[in-house]
Amino acid sequence: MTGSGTQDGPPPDTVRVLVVDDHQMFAASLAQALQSESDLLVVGQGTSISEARALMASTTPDVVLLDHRLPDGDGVGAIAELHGIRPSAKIVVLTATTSDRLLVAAMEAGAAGFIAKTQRLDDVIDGVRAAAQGESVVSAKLLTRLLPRLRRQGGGSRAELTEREREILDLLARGLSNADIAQHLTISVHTVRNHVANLSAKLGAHSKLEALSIAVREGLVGGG
Amino acid sequence: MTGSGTQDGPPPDTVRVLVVDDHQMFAASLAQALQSESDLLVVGQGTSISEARALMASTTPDVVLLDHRLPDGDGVGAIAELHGIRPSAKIVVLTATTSDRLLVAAMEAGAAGFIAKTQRLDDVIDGVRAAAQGESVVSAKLLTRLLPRLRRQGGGSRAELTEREREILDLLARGLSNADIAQHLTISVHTVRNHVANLSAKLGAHSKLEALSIAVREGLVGGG
DNA sequence: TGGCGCCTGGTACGGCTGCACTAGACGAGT
DNA sequence: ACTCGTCTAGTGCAGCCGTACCAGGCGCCA
Repeated sequence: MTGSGTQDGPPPDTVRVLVVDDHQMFAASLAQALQSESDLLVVGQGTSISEARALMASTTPDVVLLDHRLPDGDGVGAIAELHGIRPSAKIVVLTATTSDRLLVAAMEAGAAGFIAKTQRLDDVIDGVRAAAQGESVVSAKLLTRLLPRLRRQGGGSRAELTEREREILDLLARGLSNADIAQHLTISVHTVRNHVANLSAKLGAHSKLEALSIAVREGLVGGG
Repeated sequence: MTGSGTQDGPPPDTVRVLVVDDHQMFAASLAQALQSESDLLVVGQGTSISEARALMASTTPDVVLLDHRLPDGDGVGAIAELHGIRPSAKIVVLTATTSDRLLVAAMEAGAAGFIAKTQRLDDVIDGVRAAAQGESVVSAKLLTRLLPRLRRQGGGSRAELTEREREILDLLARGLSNADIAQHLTISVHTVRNHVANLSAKLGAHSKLEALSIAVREGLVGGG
C-alpha cells in the first residue's frame, strides 16, 4: 500500500471498523477476518442497535458494518440515528436477504454501501476500504436491479407497512388464521381482513400466502 | 489418526477442521476465526456438498463444520455420505434455524454435534475441540428440548417429506396457489390438494399458511 | 377547522381451501 | 406375487378467504 508511515503505531491510513450483527458468531468471525487485513482495525463489535449506539461514540469507527436485522430494531431504520452520532463514519449495511426494497431504504437512509451476505468475504474487505475512501459500495448486480426501480418510482419505496400491518404480518408468519389474529388482537375479523388486504396490496401480493412469501424473502418478518 | 509424529510441524494434538457453508463470507470468516486458535488448523473450506465431498478426502479433517442448507442439497442429508468417506471425522452441524426436527435428524444421521448460529463463536471453538475428543456437542438448551421428543417417539422423525411434497412446499413458499402449482407441475388441482394435506399433516399444520410458517421456521424451504 | 392517514367495523358474494374418503397405477423391497 | 409407499385423480361439502366498497372515530398537521 502507501507505506509512508513513520510511526510504529497504527499507520495513519488504517481504517477503523465496527462490526454489528445479531449473531455474535458471525460478528466475531467477521471481525477476526477483517482484523487479519493489515490496513483494517476492528475497533469494536456489537450485537444490537443499543450496543452500536454506544460503540459508535466510544470507538470512533471510520466504517460500520451493520446487519439489518437486530434484536432491538431494524438496522436500516437506525442508520440515520447512528449517522447522527458520528457523521464522518460510513455505514455499510449487511443483509442476509437481498431485497430491492431494503436496498433502496438503506441508500435513502444514508448508507454508504449495501452488501449481501451471499457475497464473498473479499467483497466485504474491499467494501470497507472503498467506503472508507468515500465510495459507494453496491455490487453491480444489485445496482442493475435497483436502477429500473428508481426510474419507475422517484426513489421512494412507498410500500411502507404501518405498525399495525407489520404486527399482523408477523402473526401471519406464525401461521395464524384471520380469526386467530382477530382473537389475538381482540379486534374484528373484518378489520384483520382489511389489514391483510392492505398490506398484501402494498407488497404486491394476491394472497396471504404470497404476502408471507414476499415478507420472508424481503426480510420483513423474522426467521427467529 | 496418524498420531505418532516425529516431525516439528503441527503438534500431534492439532485439530484439523473443515468448514462448509453456502455463504462463503461466513465460511471464510469462521475459518479465519478458528485459525487464530493455536490448537486448531483449518485445512479447507467449501460452499457445497460436492466441495465437501472432495475436501473430505483430500484434506483429511478431524472435525467438519457443516451448514445444513447448501446449494446442492441438504447438509443433514449428506452426513451419512460424508461420514462414509472419512469415518473418523466428526461432523458438527451448523444451522441458522433451530429446529427440533433438524436436530433429531442430524443426530440420527450420525452427527457428532449440533450448533445453532445464534450461539457464540466460543461455542463453536469449544465444540470443535469437544468433537475432536469424541464428545457430543449439543447445547444444554437444545438437549432439554430434544429429550421429551425422543421419549415421545422412539427417536424417529417420521415427518419426513417426500420429494414431491418438498417440491410442492417449495412452490407454496413462492406464494403460488393450489391452482398455480397444479399448472406448474401439470398435474390436477386435486393432487396438489392431497399433497398439501399430506405434508401439512406431517408438519403438524392445519393450513397451508401454517405449513409454510413451520417450513420457514424449520429451514425446510429457502430464503434464497 | 378541514384534510389526511390509520384503525376500526361492516356487508355481500364468488371462489378457493380444508377435510374426509375412495381408488387406480407404478416402482421398490420381501 | 405380494405388500407398501408414493403419486395420481376424483367427489362432496362446509367454511374460510379475497375483493370491493362503505363508514365512523381518532390523531396529526397545515
